[in-house]
Amino acid sequence: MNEQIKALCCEYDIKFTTARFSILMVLKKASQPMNYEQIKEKMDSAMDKATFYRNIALFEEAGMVHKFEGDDRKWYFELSGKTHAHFICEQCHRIICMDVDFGEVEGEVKSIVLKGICKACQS
Amino acid sequence: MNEQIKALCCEYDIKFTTARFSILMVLKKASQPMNYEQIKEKMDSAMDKATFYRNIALFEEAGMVHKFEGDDRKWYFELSGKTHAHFICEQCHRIICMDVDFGEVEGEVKSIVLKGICKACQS
DNA sequence: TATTTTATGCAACTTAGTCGCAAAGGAGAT
DNA sequence: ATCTCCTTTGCGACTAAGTTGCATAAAATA
Repeated sequence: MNEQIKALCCEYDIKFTTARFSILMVLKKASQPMNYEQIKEKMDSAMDKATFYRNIALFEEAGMVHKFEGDDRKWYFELSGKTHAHFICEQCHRIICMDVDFGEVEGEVKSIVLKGICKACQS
Repeated sequence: MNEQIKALCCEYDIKFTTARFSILMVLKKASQPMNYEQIKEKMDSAMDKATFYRNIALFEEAGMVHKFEGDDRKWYFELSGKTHAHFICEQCHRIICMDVDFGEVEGEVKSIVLKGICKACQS
């Protein structure tokens, strides 16, 4: 895992540091987009908010990480991969990843967020 | 116009007040989703933040108004209509309304926000 | 008109995220 | 190894959109 993360940093031309390692470690293990608090909880060692956000901004600029805003006004982060949509339920606040395609549209799409009421909450 | 807005309130079972009239007047004239500041500027008389947000929340619950978050962490509001997507350019921050369809998906979709770089900024 | 309910305005508050700055850590030169 | 320079980290103060409590004003009801 350690090596994979180093490789990831290398690929995106980002210097490897312990703080960055901690963040990427959590994101790599994650099966869902996560916000700062959630990531912090999963980290082995504490990390300052400022450090976290600065590094996340770096990852994002490099295109390594992708973010979007949840229903709770918090940023959610995930490692970049195949572009997919996130459905956010306004009732249970769950985030559901889903594949979606609507041909080519206005420019380059980086994030797709749908909000509404999920199937589970509807019934 | 006055009558149209009264009718709108009536339709959604919302009591007609001057504050509500001011907000709806601006939204009805708008050709774009607008945030609190923008709406406030366009209003004839001043209105308190709290009053604005409370009424907007009311409209939203009733399904009369629809909101989403822009690239600047501000809420943007518009009168409900045909469900459409908003493309937000991360560079010029413009909001572009667009029709989009991707069949039926997870539950009931209320808002669709795409982020990325618009055509104008790409070239 | 009196009473109750609802809407408004003000001010204080909340909180995710940001910024300035000083200290710690690392890479390269001597 | 030590010195220097540059980057990264952590702390604390700050920002600002939106929220909440409470007192007043307006409207509905009796």
